[in-house]
Amino acid sequence: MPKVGIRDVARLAGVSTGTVSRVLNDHPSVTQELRTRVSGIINELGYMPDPSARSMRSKVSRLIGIVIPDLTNPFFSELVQSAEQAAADHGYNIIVMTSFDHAAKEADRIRQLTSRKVDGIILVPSNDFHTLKLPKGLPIVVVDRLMPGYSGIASDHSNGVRLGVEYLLKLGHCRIGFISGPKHSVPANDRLKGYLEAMEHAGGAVQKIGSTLVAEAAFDYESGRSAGNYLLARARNERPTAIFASSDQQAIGCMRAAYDLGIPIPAALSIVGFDGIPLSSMTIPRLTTVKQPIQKIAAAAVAVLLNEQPVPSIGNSTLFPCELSEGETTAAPQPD
Amino acid sequence: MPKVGIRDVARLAGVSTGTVSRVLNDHPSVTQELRTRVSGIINELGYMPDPSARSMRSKVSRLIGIVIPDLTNPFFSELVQSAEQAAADHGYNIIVMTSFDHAAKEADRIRQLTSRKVDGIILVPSNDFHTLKLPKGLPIVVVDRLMPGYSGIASDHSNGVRLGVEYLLKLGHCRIGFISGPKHSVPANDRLKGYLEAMEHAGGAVQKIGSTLVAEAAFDYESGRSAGNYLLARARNERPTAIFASSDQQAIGCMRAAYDLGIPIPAALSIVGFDGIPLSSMTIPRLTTVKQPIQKIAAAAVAVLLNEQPVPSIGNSTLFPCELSEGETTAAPQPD
DNA sequence: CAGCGACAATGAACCGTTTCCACGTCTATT
DNA sequence: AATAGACGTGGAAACGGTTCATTGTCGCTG
Repeated sequence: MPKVGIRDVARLAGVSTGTVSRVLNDHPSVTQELRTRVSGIINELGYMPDPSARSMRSKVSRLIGIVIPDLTNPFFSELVQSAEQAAADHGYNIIVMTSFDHAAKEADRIRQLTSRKVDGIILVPSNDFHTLKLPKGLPIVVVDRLMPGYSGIASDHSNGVRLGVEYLLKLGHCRIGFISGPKHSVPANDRLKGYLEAMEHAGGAVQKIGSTLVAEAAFDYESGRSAGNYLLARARNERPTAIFASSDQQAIGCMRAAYDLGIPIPAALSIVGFDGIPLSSMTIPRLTTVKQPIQKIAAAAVAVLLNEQPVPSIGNSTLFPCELSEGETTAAPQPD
Repeated sequence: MPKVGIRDVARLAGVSTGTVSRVLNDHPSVTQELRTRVSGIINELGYMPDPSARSMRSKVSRLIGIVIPDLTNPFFSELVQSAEQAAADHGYNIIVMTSFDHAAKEADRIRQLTSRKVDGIILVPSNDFHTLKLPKGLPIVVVDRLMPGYSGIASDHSNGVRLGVEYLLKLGHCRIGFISGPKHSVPANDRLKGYLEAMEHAGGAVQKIGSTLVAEAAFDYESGRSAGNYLLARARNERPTAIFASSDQQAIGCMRAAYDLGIPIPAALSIVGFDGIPLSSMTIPRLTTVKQPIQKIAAAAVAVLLNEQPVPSIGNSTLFPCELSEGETTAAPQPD
């Protein structure tokens, strides 16, 4: 099976290779008639241009790199999947890489992608991104974990949390605990900010206790569990009647903690999570959570890289609103 | 910033481009002395060979495609992540694609990868793979869902299930229900086979009821739930005292069903899942499950594509053993 | 000591596109 | 009618590596 090249197409169509190339790239300066004739031959021969040759000359690889801390995290896997879809719609493909939240590995991956001549990178930075120097000259869009000094795309974490906390307030809760993310994580701090603002805004009795009910934890299940244990290990009339967790995994860990302590959900404790991962609708009972618009974020990131949307200016990032998804882990508080 | 090319390196090192190329590719016929000198210059200049140019001439892209039905499925996302790691160890990168279990999309993705000149493809076929023609001349390794007629790599589903069922038998269960996967799915049938064999092997009273306690379902959570409802909706002395589910998601759905019916786990019902996804250790109570060696599978698949391992001969696939992971959803049955 | 093979290194051809420039034709302008 | 510009196409250079045939050097052998 001799592989067919652009010259074969040109010969059979009786045109020059340049013309075939122009047809291939939808260059406007080709007669309609020629265009159809050439495309005909192309289909007939099943000709597919060699991407290496193409990219070597044109400096365009139609490849997008995406670097995330952990593909096992459902939030990121959904992000990757959505990005893949969006990219495919434009004839682009995705190279995935996992940094395992390890700065050195992350830098290495970015270097690899750079040398691969990808057309752009979607980056969810590791938590210690401070050491990270992004290469110039290559479009990079930072997603989810915004880096100060760089612009990016994320959901509006702080307002999202406020949404959830206000929901709890409206149900009548006063002692609302908060499981925060890692101290140095940007989105974690945004979420904490949302909580503190909502509590402050509520004023009165609520306000005073706000800051005493915050537990810091990693975003994972196990950390959520111990944070939950910490928050719930006090006298009944002092412990929170509701807990807002900064991630769904934390929330689920916290549910586990409550279960182990014999605290019924939602009768004696309301729980709200954050993220809206598929898992959140599979728990028993179903988790109330604040949902991030992952698909929108992914699509926007791809659009930016393909120059369909302007790159958000430095320090001026694009934020998408979150949405409250009511489950079965929330109810009005019991009287003390 | 003028980009440095191989000629620059050659000039500065006082050698020909051919020599630099051979240094780059660890070709043996270069003096040790020259090799070190050239590598020195390479590092000094920060030279990185252009992969397009490279692959155009050499026909090697150092790219591996991986096509899976759904990246949101934790089993597959872990598979991809493991494959990425294994590939990176060899200087290869991964292009991910999602088929959404849609045969046409799948064929299209494979075509895309072929035209991208990837060095190999890791494929988890969609469920209706019968219409699928794999391109010749491109190494493809089929993973997890083996295709009759093609060889591949997977875990030993049937023996894995047997492991779980035998565990239940040893606990004293007789009426063991089974939630099967989709009828046309190869691994689903392998798992069913494992169940039937284990039941048959148990003999006696157990044997007779075996086949009456099988419910067919998709692999997802919701299907597991309705299958659970179906199996449990009978008189107490007729309903199963244990259920083996063909996926963890099914198992969790089934837990939900039991919960809704007021059947305590594991007191009145033992449940065992299959897959060993991270989620399985987060349920309340923790799910007992049969764990697939995902990392081994991924590493083996990559090794095959890189010609480090022989391609398993047609019809003679490589199977990795599974492992039982004891959780809290299993116990001895209550007397009727 | 001549001849030969093995080995290192060179230099140019080559991979398959895109892109640039030149050329001929056709229309619009003066 | 002559000239300018616009337009469509052909032809060849260019992209940045790898590979292959070739040349030049050794060390060995007969």
